[in-house]
Amino acid sequence: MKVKRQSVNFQKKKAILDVVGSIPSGFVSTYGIVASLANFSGSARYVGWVLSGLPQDTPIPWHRVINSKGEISPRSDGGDHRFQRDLLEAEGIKFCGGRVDMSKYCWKDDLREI
DNA sequence: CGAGTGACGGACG
DNA sequence: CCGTCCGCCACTC
Repeated sequence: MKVKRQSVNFQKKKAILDVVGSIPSGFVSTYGIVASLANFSGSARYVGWVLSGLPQDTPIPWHRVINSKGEISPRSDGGDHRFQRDLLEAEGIKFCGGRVDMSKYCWKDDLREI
C-alpha cells in the first residue's frame, strides 16, 4: 500500500480541501468554482485529481463537488457515484434526471455570474 | 526536465 | 443533446 507523501503538495491539496470543506450543507459546487476559490482557477482537473485521492472516510464533503453539468462525475474508481447522490439527497438536494438543480444549489453561483 | 495523466471546462460541429 | 478537440494546471514516473 502506497502512502501518499503529504509534503508541500499537501498544502496545495489542503487549499482545495479547505474550499470543499467550506461548502455549506445543502449546496453543491463545481470543480471550476472550487478551483477558483482555492486560487487554482483553470485547474478544475486538479480538483478532481485531489478528490480522487481522498478516502471514503475523509471528513471532506467531496460529495458536494460536482461538474459544471450539475451531475456527478463518473469516476473510474467504481460505481460509487450512486453513493454520492445519496449523500446529496440526504442534505436536501434534489436530483432531476440524475442531475442537480444548479440554479438553486450551486454554491457561489454568483462567482460565475452565469 | 520531459511525457503522461486526471472525478474538468468550454468551444465547435 | 452528444461526440470531439483543445486548454488549463498540478502531480507522478
